[in-house]
Amino acid sequence: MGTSRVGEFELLVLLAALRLGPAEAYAVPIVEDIEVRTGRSVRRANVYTTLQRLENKGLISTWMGEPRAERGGKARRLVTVNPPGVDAVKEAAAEIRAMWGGLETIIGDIA
Amino acid sequence: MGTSRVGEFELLVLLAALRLGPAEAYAVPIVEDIEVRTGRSVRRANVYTTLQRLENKGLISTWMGEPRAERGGKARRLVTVNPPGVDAVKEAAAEIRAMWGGLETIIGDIA
DNA sequence: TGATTAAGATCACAATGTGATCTTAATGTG
DNA sequence: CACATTAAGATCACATTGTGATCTTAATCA
Repeated sequence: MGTSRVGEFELLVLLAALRLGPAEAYAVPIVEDIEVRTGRSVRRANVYTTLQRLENKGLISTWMGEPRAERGGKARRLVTVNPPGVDAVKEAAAEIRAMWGGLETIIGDIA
Repeated sequence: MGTSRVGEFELLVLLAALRLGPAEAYAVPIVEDIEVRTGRSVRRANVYTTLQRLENKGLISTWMGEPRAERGGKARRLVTVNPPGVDAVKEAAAEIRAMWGGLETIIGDIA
């Protein structure tokens, strides 16, 4: 069995979770990270769906944090990326880089 | 109307078509390009399906080439990437780069 | 007690990915 | 000439992933 392949949005969620780290990665900041960086609009619901699917594949683990003494301070579902999840990210990166090779001159400034 | 968003495999097909150029881009070498670069195995049928979907979205145009005087020299369906297709590729690139920002230190060597 | 806030969850449907299977049109060969 | 071989195209069904609508829950505030 090779590494799991992840879809486009699944990859974005994995990357956001890695950046935020286990103490800060839960749906709300994941949404924000993706929105701010990519400029696209993301629904929380989509992140939950995706988190469930990633967890089913064993690429992440989640658990409920402690409730906080703030208005609306409901327990958060926190996320860590498991080693197979990191592998999937690395593989996606390798694929993307391989496919981009030599295209800069064809497409021009890809920024 | 923003730029069309493309899926993961759609992006690979667009990139292969750009690399090959209008004279050489048809299903067989597209399959080969993706296989060689990414190491994954690709069915021709999947490329046809994807080409149809990309054409429906106006991201590529296709037309039948001339038959060739070789064994099995059937006419090829040749592909060019239209300007909106190039835009979609650029946008995908920008998104990927934005999401990768700062992760090198977290993930380590992503090669 | 009711309002407000932050967060979690489910569902259905749309879009995309993938394998199985088949057809077509060209040349080669006994 | 009939059949084999080869390169290529095409369709279909089903699996996986993406997305919006809608709802619930648990906390504090007024």
